Amino acid sequence: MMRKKLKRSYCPLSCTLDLFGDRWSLILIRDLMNGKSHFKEFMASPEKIATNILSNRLNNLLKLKMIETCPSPIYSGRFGYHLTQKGKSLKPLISQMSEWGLSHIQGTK
Amino acid sequence: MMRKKLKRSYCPLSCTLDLFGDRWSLILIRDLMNGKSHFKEFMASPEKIATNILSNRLNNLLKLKMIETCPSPIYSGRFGYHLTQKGKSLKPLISQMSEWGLSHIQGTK
DNA sequence: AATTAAGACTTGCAAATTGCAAGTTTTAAT
DNA sequence: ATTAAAACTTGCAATTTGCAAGTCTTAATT
Repeated sequence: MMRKKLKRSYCPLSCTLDLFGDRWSLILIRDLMNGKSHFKEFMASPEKIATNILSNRLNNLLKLKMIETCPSPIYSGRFGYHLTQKGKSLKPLISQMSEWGLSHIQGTK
Repeated sequence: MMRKKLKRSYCPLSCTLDLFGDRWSLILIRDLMNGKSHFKEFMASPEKIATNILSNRLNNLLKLKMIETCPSPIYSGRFGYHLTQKGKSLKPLISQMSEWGLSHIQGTK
C-alpha cells in the first residue's frame, strides 16, 4: 500500500504530498488528462510502470475520488478509468510542474 | 540515497518528479521559502523529518543547485542553507500545491 | 586549558515500499 | 471448446524509509 498514516501535519502542502506525493500518481493523472483510460494504456507510457504499482495507484486514486470507473466504450463488459471533477482540478498543478521541468531540466520535451 | 536512475522518460512532469517527487523535498523548499535555513530549524517543523532523511535531502537539493550553503549570520563558523534562483523558481508550484490542498483536503490550514 | 554543550551529521538496523517476473482470472472473439 | 487479450494478483529480492543512537565539530563556560 502507498501509505497508511495520513497527515504528518495540517499544512496543505504536506497533506497534498501525503495523498499523491509519490513518483507515479501524477504520471497517471497526466495520462488520464491525455485521454488514456485503460490499464493497458497506462502500461504503455514511456515510464514503464509495473502492474502491481499501477493497480495500487489506481485503487488509491479511486479511494481519494480523483478517478472513477465507468463501463468502457471500447471493451464491452470491461471498464475504464476517468477523472472526476476533483481529479480534473489538478490540471493547473500538473501544468505548473510540467512547465517547471521544461524550463529547468535539460532534455525534456 | 534518494534515487539513482535519472529520467524514466523525457516528459517534463516525469523528470520533475524524478528530481524531487518524494515526500520531503518540497517540504524543505517550503521551509526555506519561509525563511528557515538551519538544520535544527528544519527539524523543528511539524512533519518531524528524521535527521538522516534531512541530511540526504539537503545534499540532493545542493547537488541539484536548488539550494546553496552560506556562512551563517547566526552561528559564526557554521553555515546555513538558502534557496538559489532555481530553488526560488519553485514558488508557483508550491503555491499551487498548497492551494489545492487548502481547497480539497479537510482539516488543512 | 579542560569541560560541557549545542548543532550537524552519520551509522546501524528493522520495517515498509518498490520493481520485476510470473501466475491468475475474467470476458471475448474464433 | 480453444485461444487470446485485458486486468490484476502474488512472490520475492532490492531499495528506501524511519527511528534511535553515536560521532564530530565548533562554541561557550569554568
